[in-house]
Amino acid sequence: MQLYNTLGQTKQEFIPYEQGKVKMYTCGPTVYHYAHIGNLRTYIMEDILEKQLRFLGYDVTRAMNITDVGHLSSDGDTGEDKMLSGAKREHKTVLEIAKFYTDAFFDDCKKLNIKKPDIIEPATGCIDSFIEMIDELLKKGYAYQAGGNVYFDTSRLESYYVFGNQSEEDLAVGVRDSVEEDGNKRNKADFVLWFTKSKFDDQELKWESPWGYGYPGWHIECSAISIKNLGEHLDIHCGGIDNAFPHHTNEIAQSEAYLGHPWCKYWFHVLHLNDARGKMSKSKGDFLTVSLLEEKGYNPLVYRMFCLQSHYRKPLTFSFESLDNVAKAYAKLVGRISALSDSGDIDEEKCRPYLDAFNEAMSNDLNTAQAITSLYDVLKADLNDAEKRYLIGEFDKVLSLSLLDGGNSAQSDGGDDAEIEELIAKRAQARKEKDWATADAIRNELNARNIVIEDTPEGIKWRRA
RNA sequence: GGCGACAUAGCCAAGUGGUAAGGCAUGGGUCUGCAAAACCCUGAUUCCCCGGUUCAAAUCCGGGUGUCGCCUCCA
Repeated sequence: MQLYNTLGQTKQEFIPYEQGKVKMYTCGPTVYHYAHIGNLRTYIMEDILEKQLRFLGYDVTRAMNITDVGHLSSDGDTGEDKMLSGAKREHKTVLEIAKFYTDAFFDDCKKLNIKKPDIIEPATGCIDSFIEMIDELLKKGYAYQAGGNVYFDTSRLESYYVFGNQSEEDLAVGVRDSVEEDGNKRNKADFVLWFTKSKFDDQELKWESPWGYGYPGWHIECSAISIKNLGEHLDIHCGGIDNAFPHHTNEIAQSEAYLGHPWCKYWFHVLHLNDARGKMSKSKGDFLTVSLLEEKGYNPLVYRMFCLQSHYRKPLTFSFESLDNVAKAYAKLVGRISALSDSGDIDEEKCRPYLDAFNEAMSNDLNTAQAITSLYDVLKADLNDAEKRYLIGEFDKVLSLSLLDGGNSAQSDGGDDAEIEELIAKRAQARKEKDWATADAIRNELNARNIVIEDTPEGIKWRRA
């Protein structure tokens, strides 16, 4: 399988450290608010990556952190912890907020058919691991204490800017207005491993450490949780592109300094979802969530398909026009598939070229748009219904669009079957009497309840939209 | 200012040197009391621009332009 690796910025053949096994790590959500659909794009594409690896027969172990502490909104003296500001906003404790939004996150994932990672670790449960790692970094001389905090010393590294050709001179500290330079740092690129001096009024969560009562920096959590759960050699590390620098750069710095050898071979970054104003972002105030899409009448899987029609390394612009396009395409696709019967014997030889085409697309750096085309090719192919269902079922192990069970679309059931049948019978009677007004009124009512009526030569059929 | 990604029809998008996939929309048709659904037909002399290499370029090279992201809050 070919995968684009941000480390090296090329497509590379994926070869795991241990044959047949894949250790995969995902930067999880900061649970201070709902995830917006841009956040979820990344998780959808990571889910596709995991499922494709499993489809190819790899034994995948995937871990993800839940950031429930220490995620600063700013590096300067202003700003506050995101968790804390979320808690203040809703008059709850930090841990209540974390619990609520963690549940909400996995709820959204479920609706989008995103599989839960095998291992999920909240940062607050791993403080000992962070302390152990920081302690080791201090002993090895990769970290120093200053102004009450512990910092990582980036000047000790041979190369720090691993994802590109930046240099420290080019680093513009304080590009954003709210960021001020931290005078305790020896080098511009240094970053905090442990805070003992809270810059914030009431930092709620603090722990004892050899350096004083405090809390961990943001970057240490991913390194420690990954190493603790997946060992010293990681195969794939995933995240949104905005995390490449500095978050992932810092992870590499501290992990390799700690381990004394190379750590993660492949870095998988998903590009952003934009809207007309640019990157979708929580700090802009309003943002789209899965629940909001549902309220507007969209099946969440339509959004999943929206993401799959594009490539993960391309910026994707969201608009309701595009989403409507996909909603129609999805409804048609699911409709065509549910019309397939179960009849026929499956000839695997005949099916193989279609499976190969799908695999070829997916193995080419997850070409999901091409994979969806292979779905349409199956529907048009000279195969019997059982073979088509079989192939679509195989594809859907990766795509996860619930193609064989009608898209899970029973959002509103429109009333019980007997009542619907009765209305349809009334309409049929009216049609027989050429009372078109009554017939159309009944049809309109049923349509409004998401019941679709089809007048076919074989009689009247109906289904829930 | 530095670093990086992207640019193909109304929209989404494939394509990695051999003469522009697929989907949605549009228009036309079959069907229908009219619809809906379904099915059939229908689109780019051209791939952001300008040069170059080549028998051959959307694809390679050079130079521009535009959009987006990152540069210590973000997926």
